Amino acid sequence: MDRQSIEKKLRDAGMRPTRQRLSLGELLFCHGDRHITADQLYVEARRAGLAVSLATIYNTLNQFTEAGLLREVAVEGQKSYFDTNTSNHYHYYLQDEGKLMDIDSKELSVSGLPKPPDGTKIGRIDIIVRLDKEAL
Amino acid sequence: MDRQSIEKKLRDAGMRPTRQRLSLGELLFCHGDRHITADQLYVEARRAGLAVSLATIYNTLNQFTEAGLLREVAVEGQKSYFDTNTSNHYHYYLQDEGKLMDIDSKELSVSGLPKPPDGTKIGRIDIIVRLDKEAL
DNA sequence: CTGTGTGCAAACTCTTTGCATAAGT
DNA sequence: ACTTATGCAAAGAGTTTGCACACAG
Repeated sequence: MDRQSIEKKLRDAGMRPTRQRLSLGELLFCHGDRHITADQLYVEARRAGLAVSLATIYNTLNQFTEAGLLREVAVEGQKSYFDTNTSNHYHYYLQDEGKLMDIDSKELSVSGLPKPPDGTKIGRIDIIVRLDKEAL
Repeated sequence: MDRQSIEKKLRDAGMRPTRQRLSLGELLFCHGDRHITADQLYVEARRAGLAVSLATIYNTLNQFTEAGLLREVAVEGQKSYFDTNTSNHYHYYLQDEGKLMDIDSKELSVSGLPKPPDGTKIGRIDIIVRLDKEAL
């Protein structure tokens, strides 16, 4: 994914391709699937020489999420992770390191799900497999 | 579950059965399975005439969770839910109302889960089925 | 030019902590 | 008495918002 495609991505989503959005998009979408917090992205952006404020990081991540370019994953209390893989998939969460990873399996499925209550429909199913360090 | 059993529950967990812990325990454990935030419990406690501070609510919920009397569920960004049902089960989350519910099904299961990465073992599997209001 | 986006700081929400007082054993 | 809990207020993390300035179309 190059800068061109990102510009198109943004336009398609109705966002103006500003300097910051292009650069953040590049960091997010040009390095495979990523799971990142606002804070991590902020550090990474500054390190890459991009003059961007934390507020803009948040605004941008939220806009990307609304536009369906990102998916937000809640793992615990405070911080949110943003996942660049928006397709249907599930996660491992390494509790000791606070690291989120995709579960690499197409076979994983849920069975026996009852019909949702009246007047509601299933929006999304989130699965988080919490991993602990194994005692050796 | 009566006040007696709660006192025992607390002692067994190595906690002194103080006024606040007993009363909060009563609110939590004497009304079936509950999914409640610290804030909600605070309001409920004050309404019930219990003089308790929000800090104590948090301390108590965290202690109960550590002792295995409660289970913490992360659904989105900021607030944490505490679930009085500590057995293995999954949740519906009504996004519009911010309401968490147990999924009433023993048949629900996950299949095709790959072996976790080396050096780790599965601690817990959280499943949240997010429900939207159905368009009629 | 016109309107949207950005930076900064301040506000806000949820949660934790420090310290003096109160309560449990 | 001795020790642990509690209340309060203040601090802390993560996130959002308001407003003036800057940039894209």
